[in-house]
Amino acid sequence: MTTKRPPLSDPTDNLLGYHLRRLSVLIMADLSRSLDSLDLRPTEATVLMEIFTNPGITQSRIGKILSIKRANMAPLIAGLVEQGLVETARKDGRSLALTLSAKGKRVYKKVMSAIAEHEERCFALLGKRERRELTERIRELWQHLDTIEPG
Amino acid sequence: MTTKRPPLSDPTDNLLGYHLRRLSVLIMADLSRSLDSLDLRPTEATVLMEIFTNPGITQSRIGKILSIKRANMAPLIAGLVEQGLVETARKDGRSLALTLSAKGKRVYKKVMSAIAEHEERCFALLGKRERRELTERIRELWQHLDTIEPG
DNA sequence: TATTGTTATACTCTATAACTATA
DNA sequence: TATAGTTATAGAGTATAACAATA
Repeated sequence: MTTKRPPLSDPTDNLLGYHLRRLSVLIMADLSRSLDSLDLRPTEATVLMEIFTNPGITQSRIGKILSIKRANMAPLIAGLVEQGLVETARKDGRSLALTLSAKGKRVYKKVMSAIAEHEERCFALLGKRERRELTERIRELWQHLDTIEPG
Repeated sequence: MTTKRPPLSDPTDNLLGYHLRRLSVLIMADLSRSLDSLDLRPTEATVLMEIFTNPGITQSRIGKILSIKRANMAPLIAGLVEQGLVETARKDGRSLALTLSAKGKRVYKKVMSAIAEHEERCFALLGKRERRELTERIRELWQHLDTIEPG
C-alpha cells in the first residue's frame, strides 16, 4: 500500500558531483541559520575569520584567498565596517589594512562557536579522524580543479 | 623574494563545510561549461536524466526528488518542451506525464557522455573505488541532513 | 602598466505568494 | 481539503564593465 514510490533507479546515483552539490546546499542553509542570530551571512563570517587570523590583511588579498571578486568585496567590507566589526587603516595610497574592532573580536568568538556547533551537527556521522581525512581530500580536489580551470 | 605570501595559517583549514562549498562551486562551473554546447544548464540536464530513467514521471515528482520548487519547475519544463526535448501527456486532470522526444533521447546520450567526461576531469585524483566510497559517504551525509533540517 | 578600490548594473538561482483546476 | 501546475515577483549571489587613484 505505497502511494509514493521512489524511482526504481535514480540516474544521479553514481554522480559524485551531484551529491557534493546536494550536500553543499544543505550545509550552506544550516550555516546561514547558525549565523542568523549574529546577523552575518556565511561569507561575512568567513571574512571575519580571515581578518582575525591575518590582521592588517587587505581587501584584495581576502578576495583572492576566498575567490570573491573585487567588485563584491567593496560592499561586503563596507557592511562589516558599518556594523562596527571591522576597522580600516591606510596601508598605502591604494590598499586598506583591515583589523577587527573590539566588538569584531567578540563577534568572531561567537562565530567560531556557532560554526563549531554547525559542523558538529552536519558531520555527526563522521568520526574525528574520518572528518580530517575527508577535509584534506576535498581540499585537494578543489585546489587541483582551481589550478586546471579557467578564471 | 616572495612578494605574495599565503597567510601563515588559514582559519578555514579545518572547516569541512567550507571545502565542500569551494569544491561544489568549481564542479558546478565545470559542469556548466561541459553542457554549454548542448545549450543546457546543469538542472535541465538532470531533469532530462530523471525523465529518461523514469518515463511518464510528473513535474511534481521530479521536483520532490531534486528539491526544486513547483514554481521553478514550471518554466524549467516549459523550456525543455520548447526545445523539443520533452513531451507532455495528460496523466489525469492535474498531472502531466513527461517523456523524452526522439531528439530528447539523442540529447540525453550526449548529456551522459558530457557528464562522464566532466566527472573524469573533476575527480581524476580519485581511484574508481575511492570515488564510489566517497559518493556513498556524501550521499549519506546529505540525506541525513535532509531529514533533520527544516523545509 | 598593473593594482586597489569603488560604483553601477545585469544575470542566474531560488523563494514566496496568489491563483486555477482537479483529486 | 490536499495536490498539480502556473504566474508574477522579490531577494541573494555573483558577474562584467568602467572609472579614479596609486604603485
